[in-house]
Amino acid sequence: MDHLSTTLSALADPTRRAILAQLALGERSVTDLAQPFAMSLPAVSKHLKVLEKAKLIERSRTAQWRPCKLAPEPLKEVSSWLEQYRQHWEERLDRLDQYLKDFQDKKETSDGK
Amino acid sequence: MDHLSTTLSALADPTRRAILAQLALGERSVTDLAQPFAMSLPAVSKHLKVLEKAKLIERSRTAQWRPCKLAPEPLKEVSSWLEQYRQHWEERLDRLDQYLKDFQDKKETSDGK
DNA sequence: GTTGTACTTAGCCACTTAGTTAATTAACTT
DNA sequence: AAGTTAATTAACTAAGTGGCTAAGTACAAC
Repeated sequence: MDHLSTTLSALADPTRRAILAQLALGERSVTDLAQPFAMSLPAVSKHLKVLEKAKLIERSRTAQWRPCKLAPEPLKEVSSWLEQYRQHWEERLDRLDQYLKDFQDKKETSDGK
Repeated sequence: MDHLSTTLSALADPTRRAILAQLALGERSVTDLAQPFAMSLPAVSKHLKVLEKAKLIERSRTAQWRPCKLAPEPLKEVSSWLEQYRQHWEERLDRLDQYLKDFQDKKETSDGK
């Protein structure tokens, strides 16, 4: 699977996005991260593995803790990919306006107004 | 499934992103869209259904054609969601610089340089 | 060295996904 | 009405996902 697909499918899960939101505030242990969720620890551990494979988090090791931190690089790549569409959502109404104006102009020309 | 998850999982497939890239150039029929892919027409049809459910495309009807057009609103929502992390990728090196600078300052203070 | 804490791995299950081919619907063409 | 083109639906399959419990690993602390 390509990098962008891996990133986007990692982000497509609300639990994983909530984990990233916690990590945006700073490093957290697995137990800390799991605490808000009505879900077993192994389930959270799996989500972390998905995020790690997507390089959205980095993990270190301090005694028996495996603290996680946010790794924002892939988010930057998503943002770059999105840029090519920015004009489509920003200029949409402008272009509709233009289209309608053109249409009206043609109509008025053809029926000799 | 929440809206953002639906959008992101629709975008997580390279075929579907390639379809959107084609639609960025203008409306296209299903056959047109399918042409670049080594994949059956029903497979493409399924991808289009996923994109439609995510509201990333809109479909109309002209004779036996069902032309698709890009609907960029959900992309805007992804972009908005990403914004909260922008500082994490933009200021990352800045913050590393700052950290190293602070560290160096402390060291120089403590060993009386 | 035994007990406790933090976490991962293994094995299982229900459900979803991405693809296939074959059949069907819908509209145009002759 | 018969045939052609455009696209979807149906039925199936293989592989992936997200959850669980139970067992295992790694380190700390007593």
